[in-house]
Amino acid sequence: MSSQEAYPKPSVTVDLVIFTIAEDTLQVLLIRRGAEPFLGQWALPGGFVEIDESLDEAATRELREEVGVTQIYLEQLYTFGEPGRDPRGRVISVAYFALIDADRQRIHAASDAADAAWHPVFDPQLGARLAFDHQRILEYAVWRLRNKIEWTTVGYELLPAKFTLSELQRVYEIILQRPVDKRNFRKRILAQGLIRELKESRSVGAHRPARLYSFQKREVGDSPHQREATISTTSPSSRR
Amino acid sequence: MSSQEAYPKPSVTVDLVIFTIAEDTLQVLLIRRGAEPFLGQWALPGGFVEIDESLDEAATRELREEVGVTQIYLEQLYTFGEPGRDPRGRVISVAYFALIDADRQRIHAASDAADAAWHPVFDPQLGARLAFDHQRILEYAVWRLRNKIEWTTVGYELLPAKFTLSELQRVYEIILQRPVDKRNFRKRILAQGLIRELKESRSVGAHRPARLYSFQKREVGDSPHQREATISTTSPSSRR
DNA sequence: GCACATAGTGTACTGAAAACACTAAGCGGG
DNA sequence: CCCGCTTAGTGTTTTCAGTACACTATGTGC
Repeated sequence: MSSQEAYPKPSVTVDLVIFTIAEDTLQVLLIRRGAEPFLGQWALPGGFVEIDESLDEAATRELREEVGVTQIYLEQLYTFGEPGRDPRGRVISVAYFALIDADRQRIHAASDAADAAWHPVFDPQLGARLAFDHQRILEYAVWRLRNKIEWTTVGYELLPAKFTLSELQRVYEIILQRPVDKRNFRKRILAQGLIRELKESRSVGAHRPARLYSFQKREVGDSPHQREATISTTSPSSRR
Repeated sequence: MSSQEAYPKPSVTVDLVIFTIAEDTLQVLLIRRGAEPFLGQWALPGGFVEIDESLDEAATRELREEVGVTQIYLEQLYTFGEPGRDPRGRVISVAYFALIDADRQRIHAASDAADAAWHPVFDPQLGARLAFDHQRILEYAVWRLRNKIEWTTVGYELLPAKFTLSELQRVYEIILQRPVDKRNFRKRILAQGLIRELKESRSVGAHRPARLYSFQKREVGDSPHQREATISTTSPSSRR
């Protein structure tokens, strides 16, 4: 029962599925592999969990090192541990998913991630270009995002601090991949009472300017579901 | 990037939160610790992940070894990896939760689990008697079970093959810890069309006998949610 | 000042969930 | 054998949330 036995131990990594919305689509951050296996293919950013850091800390660190962002929405997704998923040996990977708003999505081209780039998630070719079992991880992350946007407030995490209702509606349409009724959408969002109408407007082109809103993480209801979406590093203890 | 570096690796275990319903309460299977740390306290069953088995396989194996059951509902819950959670060293634990129906809940008192016993989950004293961070894991499992019973069919996993609607209702009441309206409950359950009315009845005492029903895992709707609950070992790939 | 493109607004219908109370059936005891 | 006890079983009304659906408002650029 000792934790320092001599038998071979698996390695433990965190892999990050980092989403953003850009160019009117959902995009995921990928890093081109510069070594075998899967040389030249695209992979989710990730790395080993250090011996003295928690899983959340490892994910946060990778996020900082590879993308240069902090303080964004981050949530543990699932742990993948099939013996054959990494040809180099036994690697168990704790997958996280993160959301970056449009303001912070400039990739800082950090140290070990020079070849990082955003890729449209709904590109049907994308899956085949991914290394390891990363297609499966990505698919699961998309599934989770689609579910969560319906009963939590994660949608706001993809927008800057000030946004219009049309922009918010577009986030929902992009993620759900279906049109959303404008009037019903506005009614529902405003009924939640989670956004504040600002005094400013924003003009984009030769059109009527749109009112700006800001999101406030107000503690509403007693559902752990909703609280879950309003904290930046989600873990079971903080969900209650 | 090699998986066989020389730096110290964490150990990886699976811990199982195994629920059943007995004596009109939700119960969890615990094992009394026979060694330090936490000697004499109660812990979730679990064990190391072998180098050549998947996480699901490890959980299934522990279930077989420690409880003697196979083919029951099993789902990955969350991965806990705080550096200080096991005083013996760095241990990352992938928690699973499992449901055992009333028929199969006899514990087979297997090899390394002679001191296993069911404990009522809602006993307010229980948390303090648990080893490691198992209280937190248990709380999260209860939270997940409560959510899932509302929008999936996991409730049936806690009942034998043949059951009455009153028994099913009682399962909901025990897990949700609140009374459920009989007429609305029956209407809702029957409207789902997932259970078959049998020709048999069952008499318990000096009362009117109740009609027996059986659950059929019919593929309904296109929601991955619902499918999720009908397969015995849940993993992201099978959820789609 | 008018054409254009996006912003913004209300009502009627539909379906699901919730509240709510009585009758039916079998058994056991007197 | 019948009466009392206990659990099984059944419908209707109300309420609320979600959905369908089309026109007016406003600022810019030509």
